[in-house]
Formats: sequence, structure tokens, C-alpha cells
Amino acid sequence: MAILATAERLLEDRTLSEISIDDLARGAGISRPTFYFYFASKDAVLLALLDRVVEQGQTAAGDVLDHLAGDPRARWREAISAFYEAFRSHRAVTLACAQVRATNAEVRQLWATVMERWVQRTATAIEAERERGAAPLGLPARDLAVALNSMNERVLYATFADEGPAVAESTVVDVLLDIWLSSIYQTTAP
Amino acid sequence: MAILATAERLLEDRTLSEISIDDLARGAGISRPTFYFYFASKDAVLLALLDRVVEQGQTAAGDVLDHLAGDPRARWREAISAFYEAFRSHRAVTLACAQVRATNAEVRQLWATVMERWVQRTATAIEAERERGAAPLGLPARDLAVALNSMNERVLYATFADEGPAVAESTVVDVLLDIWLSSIYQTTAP
DNA sequence: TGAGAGTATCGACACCACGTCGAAGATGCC
DNA sequence: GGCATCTTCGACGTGGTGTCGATACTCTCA
Repeated sequence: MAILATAERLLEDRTLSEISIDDLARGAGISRPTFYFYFASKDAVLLALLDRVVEQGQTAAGDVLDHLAGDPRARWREAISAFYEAFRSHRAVTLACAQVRATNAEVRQLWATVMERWVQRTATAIEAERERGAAPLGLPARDLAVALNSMNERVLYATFADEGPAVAESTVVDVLLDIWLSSIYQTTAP
Repeated sequence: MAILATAERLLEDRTLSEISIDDLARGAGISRPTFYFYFASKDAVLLALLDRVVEQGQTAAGDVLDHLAGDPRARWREAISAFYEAFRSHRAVTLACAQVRATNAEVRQLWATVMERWVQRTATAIEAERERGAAPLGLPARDLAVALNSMNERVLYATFADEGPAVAESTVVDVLLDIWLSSIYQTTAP
């Protein structure tokens, strides 16, 4: 769909609020009313874009967290890296979503669903590690999972948007990993 | 100033983009052109509001982190609580800022400055704890400080906005505290 | 005391983006 | 060739924004 392609292209160097529906329409070679034949609003376009990214990221992540026993550090690192790559490979779209999420309920909802999935996987993995005696008891696994995933989201956003205090792109995964390991295992070398 | 009061009041139950300049003007008992006599835009109003909150929060925080030695856990908890209270006592304003930050460079700038101050205090405190042998070496103190403060920001936002996966308001401070202690001291009981 | 320099206010205008409606080309199927 | 459905757009009304010029309201100082 030409509209989606146009949107993703324009988002590379403008923010969504700086893009008019007319820009999207003209970019796709159609008139403004015709735009409405395909999408109800600008936000709906972003939603569709996000849908695709999510779809794609979903499979990429896989089930790394189901095989922690062998080398926990390496597995957790893969999981965080997957998160990192998902963000990174569609930087423009995810940055735009973070913006629109504040205003648009549907985007917020979709994003929340995605986060929830990550949180649940994380919580399950933490509980499994405690079960097999690799990790000590501590915070409720879900609370810990929510906080850690929120941290990743915010830190990666700052890194990619290069906004305010941020961690360098080259070290950000390892910084996050250390905090995950510390708070789950009380050591960085489980 | 009546405009500021009106803005803070309206933000209690509407988002900033749902508030027109006319709403602010009428709420303050003036006409729309007169509004422009005082502020250049809606965003400028929010900026002024944020300024006040920051001013106020700045003093409230104080220098807790300069006296960690006695009871580190208690001191760190106070620091996180200060952050929590700053957010909480002006919930509407901070939520609005998080939204506008995405679009408005000035708000983004001011927010970044505030965060930077917190980050620096945190980093300094971590280094001091390592110096006196209370905390082990590990990540660069600044990277750790950035990540932990980002986590707080995002987690508290989710809690107050009641958006997506969040931690309960009653336990959020302790959840954050545990992660801070784990990643700084490699134990939750330093 | 009244002329002039600020301060504060608004009516009226032009502008721009949005969303809708109704009419009119394509396209395909019977 | 006729009919239904998909696709397109010109033209319109609406609502929020920002500006301009005119008018009032206050001081102050000669």
C-alpha cells in the first residue's frame, strides 16, 4: 500500500504531527478525500504500520527465554537484543508510536498488548529460574518484569531519539543486561 | 495568573490537545487574542507550569544522597520517594508534559535538564558508595544512573496514567528501590 | 491637569487542516 | 448493454490558530 510506504518514508525526517493528511495522500499519488477511503485518520496509518512491525518482531523474538538453564546470561542477552533490534529496525515507526500513544487510545492499547506479552514471558522465565534454584526469591516476578521491561522501553527510546540523558547505542544492551541480571539473580554472573 | 490556574484545572480531566486556546482564555475570563498577550502558545503555558513544579520539586528532594553511609537503604528510599511525590503531587501536569515532550522542543529541553540533574546526583552517590567500599565496581556509574532514573520515570508514568502493564501505586516505590539496590550493591540489604 | 507612554483588551480577518457529501469514472459480472 | 460495486475527486462547511489595528485603562511628570 502506497500510503503506508509514504508514511514510513516521511516519518524518517518529520514527526507525525508535522505530516498532514494531504502530505500522505499526495505522496501516495491520490487526493485527500481518497485517503479517507483507505484510512480513517493519520493515526490509523500509524496503527497499521505498528501492526506490521509487531507481527514481524513477534516471530524474531522466538522462545529464547524457555532455555535459560544452559547459559542464562547469554539467553537474557539475546532476549534484550531482540527487543533492541525490534525497536532499531523500525526506529521511525516506534518513535512515532511513542509520541502518538499519549494521544491515541488505539495505539496505546496495541502497544500495551505487546508490552504485556513481553512482561508475561519475562515473569514466567523469572519464576522458572527461581523454581530451579538459580535465582533467589525477591520481588513478585510480575512487578519485576514490568519494571525491567519499562526500563528497556524508556532507555532504548532515549537512545534512539537521542533525547536528554541517554546511554550510548553501542553499550546500551549490556547496560540493560547487567541491571536485569543484578535484579533477578543478585549477581551479574549467574 | 488565571491562565495557569485554568490550565492546571482543565488538565485534571482532559488532555492538552483536547483543550483549545479558547478554553484557556474563557476559563481565565479573557478573550482569545488577549491570551496571546501573555503566552505565545498552549505549550508555553505548560512550560510555565512545569517550571513551577520543577522549582518546587528541586527543593523538596534536598541532599538525601549525600548521607548514604548511615542507612543506605533508607536514604535511597527517600530519594525515590521524593521523585514519586514530585510526580504525584502534580500528576496532571507531569502527564501532560510527557505527552507534549514528544512534540515540543522546549518542554523536551527542560525535562532533559531536570533528568540530567537527577542523573548526576545519582551517579555521584554511586561513585561515593564504591569509594567507601559499600558497593562493588560494575557498570559506569553514569550509565547505571541513566538507566535507573529512566526506569523510574517510565514506571511511575505508567502507574499514574494507569496505562498498560503497570505496578500498583502502593508498592511501586519498593519495587523500584529493590532494583536500584540490586544493581548498585548486588544485594537488597546493603 | 492633561499629554503622552506604557499596559491590557478585544472584534474582525485570513489561514489552514480536517472531515464529509454527492457526483462521476472504472471495473467486473450476468 | 445494463447493473452493482469499487475507486476517485471537486467542492463545501467547520473549527482552531495566529495577527492586526483600534480602543480603553492607567500611570507619571511637566
